[in-house]
Amino acid sequence: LDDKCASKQVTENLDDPPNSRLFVVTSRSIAEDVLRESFSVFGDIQAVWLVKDKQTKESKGICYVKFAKSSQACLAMEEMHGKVLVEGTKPIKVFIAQSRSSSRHRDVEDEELTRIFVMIPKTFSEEDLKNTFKEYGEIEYCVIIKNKSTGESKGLGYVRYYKPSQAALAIEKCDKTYRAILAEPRTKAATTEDYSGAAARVDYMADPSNYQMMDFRSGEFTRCLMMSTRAALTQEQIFALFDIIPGMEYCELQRDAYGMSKGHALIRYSNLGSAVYAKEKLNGFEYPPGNRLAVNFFDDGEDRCSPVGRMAMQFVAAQMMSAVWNGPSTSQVMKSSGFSAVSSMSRIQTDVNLPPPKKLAPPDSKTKERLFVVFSPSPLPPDVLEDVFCRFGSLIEVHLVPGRKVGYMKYADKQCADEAMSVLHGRVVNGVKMKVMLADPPREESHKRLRTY
DNA sequence: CGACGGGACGC
DNA sequence: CGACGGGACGC
Repeated sequence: LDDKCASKQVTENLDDPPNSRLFVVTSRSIAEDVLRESFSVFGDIQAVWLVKDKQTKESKGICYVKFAKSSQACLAMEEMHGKVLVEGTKPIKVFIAQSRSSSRHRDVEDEELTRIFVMIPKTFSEEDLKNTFKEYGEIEYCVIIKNKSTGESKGLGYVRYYKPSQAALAIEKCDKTYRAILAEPRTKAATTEDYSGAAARVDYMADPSNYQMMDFRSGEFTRCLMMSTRAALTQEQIFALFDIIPGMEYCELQRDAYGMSKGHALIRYSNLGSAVYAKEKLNGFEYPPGNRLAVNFFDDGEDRCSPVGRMAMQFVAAQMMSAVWNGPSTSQVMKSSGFSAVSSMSRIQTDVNLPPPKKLAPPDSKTKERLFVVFSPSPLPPDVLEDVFCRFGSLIEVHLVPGRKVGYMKYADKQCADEAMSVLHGRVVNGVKMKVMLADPPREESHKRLRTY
């Protein structure tokens, strides 16, 4: 071989086998070894290439990860999309890389990766087809191409899976006589689907076998979820989608300073079970079709769960999976499991863009600042207030004055309190307008000892 | 005779 | 928004 041939082979290997290379968008601060490490559990990595600026050698936040098999790359994509690799950095985006010969820069969509085209005996029914290919993953539908007039099979069929990794696995592992390949996407115009149909489609993900693969490696379960999307979704669409699971109490698209969507939304449920369930149901869900949502637990510093608690949660979530879609028994299961998913529907609706919740300061913290809050027309419940006022950090306690429409918020840090005041003063939460002011120093009613607030 | 190899969706 | 380097077999 001459050198031209050798280099050409290297280039060709990037797409051999097809769809075995990932295109990863990361924060610029993420190092190559961090990426290699986090992707290595999904298969045999043949190469990792972090794209750097030619002059500065700084990462451009783009990385390519080459796997030996397409199924490995697809699985890594499905599992890693939307994950936060280093605390404080943006969730990563993961796609199958465009083949190097392709000039397209459009993302490769799941639509193009989940349907296979196979050759089958003419005697095969669609049921036979399904039974043959279900061992590689849950099938959305099968169709056999038939003669339009006689109705006889042409010996060709399509199998649509829910996940790219399943289609890739089928192509890799099924009998070669089926000649399985990825199907070319249907010609356009046929793909329109009413987004409101999403609710009806969610239940197809109620697959216990998927559930077994629940992710125990990456972090704890929390009531808070982070959803990442590439498509421009509205607040209303996201709200409607996550509201399918009972117990949603907060849902907001994250916006930047210019009010543009950053492709992320924070969702919080009133209980861990609902959040676990929502993550299982909606992570990887295509909404709109072709746009894969990434849903992950968001570590907001609250509601951490011990390993023992996780096992309990798995059990509970499994119960909910079977229960939620099966009607009347639902609420009973939730009650008997100790979760009040349905009862606590205290969503927070407000005209202010709230940061995510933060951990409370320890109860014995020294109070450095108090806020005085006046409610109109009536005070908000303490749990709602805690949720709202904790988001600026160091909140120690919410104190409502019984019988009055006022309360005090104790903070362990002055700056946090000031931030809360500046953001929340004059704002409306759940229809209640709030005046937020610095509290007057407490009255010295006793000379025996100093008040501890 | 019957191996080989081929291959596309009612918008 | 976020798309493609560096290195060099063996005659």
